[in-house]
Amino acid sequence: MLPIERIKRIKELVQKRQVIKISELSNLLNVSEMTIHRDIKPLIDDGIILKTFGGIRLIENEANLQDDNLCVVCNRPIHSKLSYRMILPNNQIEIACCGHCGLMREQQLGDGILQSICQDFLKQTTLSAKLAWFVFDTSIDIGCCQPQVLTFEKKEDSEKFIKGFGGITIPFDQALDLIHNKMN
Amino acid sequence: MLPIERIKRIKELVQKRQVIKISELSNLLNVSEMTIHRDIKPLIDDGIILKTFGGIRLIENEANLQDDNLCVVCNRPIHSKLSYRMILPNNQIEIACCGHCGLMREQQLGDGILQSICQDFLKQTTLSAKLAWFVFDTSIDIGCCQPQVLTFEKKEDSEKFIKGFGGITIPFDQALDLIHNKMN
DNA sequence: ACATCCTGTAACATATTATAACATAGACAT
DNA sequence: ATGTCTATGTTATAATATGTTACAGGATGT
Repeated sequence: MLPIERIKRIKELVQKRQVIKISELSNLLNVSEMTIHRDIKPLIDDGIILKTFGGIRLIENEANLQDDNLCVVCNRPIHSKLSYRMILPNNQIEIACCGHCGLMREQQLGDGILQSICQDFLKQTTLSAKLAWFVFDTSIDIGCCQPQVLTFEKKEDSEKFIKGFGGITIPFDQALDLIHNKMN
Repeated sequence: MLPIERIKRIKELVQKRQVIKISELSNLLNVSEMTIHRDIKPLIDDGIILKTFGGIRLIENEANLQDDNLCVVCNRPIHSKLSYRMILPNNQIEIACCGHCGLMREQQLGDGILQSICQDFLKQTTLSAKLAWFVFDTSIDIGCCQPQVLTFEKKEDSEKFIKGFGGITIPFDQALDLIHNKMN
């Protein structure tokens, strides 16, 4: 692998994970830790990442922290409770108002999204959309986009939820397919 | 885990719980208590947390508060999602962080409250507490005060909720009694 | 007040990571 | 072939992190 490719992959990895260890990068990329140190030096100098003892950390820029944005799909105001955030390769972040719009945008961009973040509907904990459980067709109306999509951290919680409110719970890949079918 | 990640998690944990023991942090993060002591030193120096014997406590400064108010009962930041507002005769408004603290304050003030307003746990609609349905003893943990109290607009929704997550749903008067019993 | 248990801190030992200096291998031009 | 440049690895040493131990001091019950 060329040095330039390796540096690109380091950038992608740290953007995906926020923090990553030098030793892990060394293992993943099959080069010595010394080489990783030399690779990340320009990234540190350019202010893309920060060095910490044992690893590197992504620098968060202020643009990522804005709440007063509009949904990138339906253009409605974002309710932080339901928001669905997508991290793109150019370090930009797109925000959708809810799981519905998030999945729509996932479809449009495909692999162009490095990571997606949503929140547990009940606990508001942050979680990776790829690992979330998506609940469709429940009887409750939260007043956002239709067909409604709720996201849960744990399958167990989502199942408890549909026990009372009806609907189905499915993982990310199936949710992508389902939203596509329902919208066409 | 990198030191920087650990320190970040300590911050998150203390922000969620207000107080936390050193020994618990040591267990949760799989490092010795000495390491926790060393981790929290910069947090103490920065005025983010306070040291207490055996643990640490969050300092509520402006930066920590999304909403500019603190719970009138437990003094924690208000999450608008769970908030419980009480209107007093002198036209003042008191805000509690959740149904739990709201009911505690109702007990203290009794008829001194003109009207109380809470929100539906799922839909975030505003409703009068006197007409709300209070759910106790559910399996889900929303990370606010214990014993946990969730408020619903419709009895039907609260029943659907406990179908999955367990617990009981009761009207205002019974909730007042129950919180009194549970706290004594 | 006393005994006992828990917590805080300093000092030291050990483990992990950073950095510089040097060594090696391959590409390429002369 | 020889020299030069670049990328990479290796080694030694310094810096940092972490755990252990011992002891001091606070907390608690009798």
